[in-house]
Amino acid sequence: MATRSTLADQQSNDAVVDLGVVDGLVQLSFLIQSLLGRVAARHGLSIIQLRLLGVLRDREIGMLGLSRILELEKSSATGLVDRAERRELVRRVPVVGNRRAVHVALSEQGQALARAVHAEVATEITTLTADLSAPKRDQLSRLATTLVLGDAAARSLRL
Amino acid sequence: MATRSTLADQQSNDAVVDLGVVDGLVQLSFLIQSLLGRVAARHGLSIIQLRLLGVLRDREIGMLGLSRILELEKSSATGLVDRAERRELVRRVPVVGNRRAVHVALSEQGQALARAVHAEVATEITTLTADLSAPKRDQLSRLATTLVLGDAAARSLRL
DNA sequence: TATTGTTATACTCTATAACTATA
DNA sequence: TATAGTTATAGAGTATAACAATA
Repeated sequence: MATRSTLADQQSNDAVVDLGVVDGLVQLSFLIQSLLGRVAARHGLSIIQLRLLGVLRDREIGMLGLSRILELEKSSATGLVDRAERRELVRRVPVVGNRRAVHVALSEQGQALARAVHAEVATEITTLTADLSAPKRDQLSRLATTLVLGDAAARSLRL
Repeated sequence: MATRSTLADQQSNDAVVDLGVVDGLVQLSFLIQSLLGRVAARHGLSIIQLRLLGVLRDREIGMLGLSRILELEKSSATGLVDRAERRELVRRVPVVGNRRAVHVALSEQGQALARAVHAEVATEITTLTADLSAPKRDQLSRLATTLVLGDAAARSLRL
């Protein structure tokens, strides 16, 4: 896991120790989640509510689709949306032509909050990565993208 | 945030689109958390219980230290340890010379589970990153390490 | 019959406030 | 008084199972 550090492959990264890709990614994920948790808490939100706002930012979707994206049981999605609706962040809207389906959409308030939260997350992550050189930040961005898209592809094929 | 993709700075990464460092890191963190959640669920654990095992893997620690590391209120740590102790994964051990303090330590069973879980996580992340070339995997590892250690340093200074 | 969603129930996880006991 | 930890309470989040309504 951990890479033996040689001058040849070092390519100048300041880190003297290398956590390895396993612990590195795990710890990085907790770091980002902690950051998201802090931003969410500022607005009285949990991470899952933050995520709900993020998912609904660019689409309107049914309960079943929501539970698939958030990897929740549909009954959990019901409760999640109930609480968000109680706070007037989202609305259940009827679907024309299918009377048993509902779509969940952001309210005006929810849209504003989603925008604010996204901006704050962007600021914090920018700060977090501020010490990286531009090429390294781009490397990181591309590597993260590769993993995320690769996993999405693998998961669609297998399931 | 998103990087304009030019032939010059492309450095050959297969990703045609780049999520940008903000969305890339956020989505990557959810991907890793989802992976951790699947591994945890296999053993009837939650992510926080998984984390508890991970934290106690190489140290024995008091409730207050635990709550700082896990970013929980101390009362939340009490409940967490209560439930883990009920499942015989950890033990509260008295601290000699300080009768109001307790340390939390893994039981034999907890140690075995922590090892098993860590191995499974390693396997899954290895699979996840299997398509990366060795140099790219090393880049990723070093970049993750840089962010994690940098944040730890920044946070110790500020708090 | 299958699909979409909700309800009932029970448990985990979490925070706040108040408490005990020791330092 | 300050520190280490627990208890009481309330609410969010989650899963399982059973249900209702529509397709």
